[in-house]
Amino acid sequence: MDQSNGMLPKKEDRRVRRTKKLLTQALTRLLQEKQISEITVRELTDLADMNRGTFYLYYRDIFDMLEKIEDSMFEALDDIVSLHQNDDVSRQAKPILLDLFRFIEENQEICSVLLSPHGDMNFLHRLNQVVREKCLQLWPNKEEEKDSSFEYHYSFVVYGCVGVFRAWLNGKCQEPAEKMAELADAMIRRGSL
Amino acid sequence: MDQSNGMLPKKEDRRVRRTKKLLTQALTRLLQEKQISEITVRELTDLADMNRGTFYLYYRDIFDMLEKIEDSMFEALDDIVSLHQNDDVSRQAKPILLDLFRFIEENQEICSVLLSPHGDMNFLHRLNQVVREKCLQLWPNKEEEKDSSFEYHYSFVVYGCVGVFRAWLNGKCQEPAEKMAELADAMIRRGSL
DNA sequence: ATGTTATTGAACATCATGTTGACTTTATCA
DNA sequence: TGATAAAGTCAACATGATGTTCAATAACAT
Repeated sequence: MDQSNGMLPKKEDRRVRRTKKLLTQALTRLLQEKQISEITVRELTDLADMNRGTFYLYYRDIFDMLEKIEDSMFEALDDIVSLHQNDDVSRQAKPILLDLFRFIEENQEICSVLLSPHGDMNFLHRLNQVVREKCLQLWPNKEEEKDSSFEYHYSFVVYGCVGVFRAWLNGKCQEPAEKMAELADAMIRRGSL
Repeated sequence: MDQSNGMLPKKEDRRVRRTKKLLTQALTRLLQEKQISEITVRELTDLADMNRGTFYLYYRDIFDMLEKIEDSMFEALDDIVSLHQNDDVSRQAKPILLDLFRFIEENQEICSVLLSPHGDMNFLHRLNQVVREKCLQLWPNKEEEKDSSFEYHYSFVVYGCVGVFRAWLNGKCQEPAEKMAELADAMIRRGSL
């Protein structure tokens, strides 16, 4: 999960990295306390201890900034998904789930904020779409299962897992990622009762 | 799902009902297009065709307004949950699920918006808490199941159902509520694979 | 050391906000 | 129906955030 906006061939200036990092830290901290819409550019740059104008060198507004942060999250998530391209998820979902739980653990602060009450619904929907596309890639053959209930099944699983992520983050990721992956896999496969 | 802010003994003035209804319609419509934070009081009252000052007679700001709308949603949800107090959800979840799907169908616009990319994470969390309390009431005895995985199970189910709600609303609630309740019940009970 | 680039600080017009007061319209209830 | 209370309108105001600018300074890369 790098903070850069794209895959620039040349690495960014050290000052730019510093600026974006400070802004991201400040935003993460503010989002723990209030809605994104209540956050002003002024208080963000004050907290990051920099000039207000500097913010506008990189972001159009605070929503644009959050979106760019989410972009870098999805780049990292895409990498994880790519590693498990050949997994037969319908038999074994644990491996990819384990990597996901580990990723979340490594990025607790920002993940916690994105899924918090002050978080972003759009993030959930982008997540849902990513999984949807992956599922369609993995099971392009099963024509008989392509009834409408397909949409409901993956939505149920994706959002269900998000719920588990939330609960896990809420408890500061106490349980080991391995145990969580096993639990999630069991609920997907055998239900929750 | 009434629009009143509380349990006022006296019914509100007709003008007040009209004003709040117009504002709610305008907000619902605007939330289909943009984030709540991008909505100004001016454009809201312009769309509702009323004076800007009138808004401030009832709401502190637009977030306050959304919160009050959500409050009335939860009142309606509480009523539904109360009707199923004696249900043994672990055996039969269909009845309460059916009522929930019907409620969503009857309030498509606002539900669709609340769960959309422009929706509200806080709404999900309030929903999660409501279900959590109900679950704790219903199974106060099963001590052996009160390990940490309890938190994960109901979170999985609640968020999973939200995902199904989302998908259903996305397709304009084509499938009958009965079928959806059955499907959701099956996924909760027997998993999604 | 030098040229380049990022950051600063100040200034600016613009717009949304939240509140006020006098005025008009509408609802309620006797 | 008509009196009275309440809701809504309109205009105005101070305040503060916004987004942009420009010259000056600081930090960087080589």
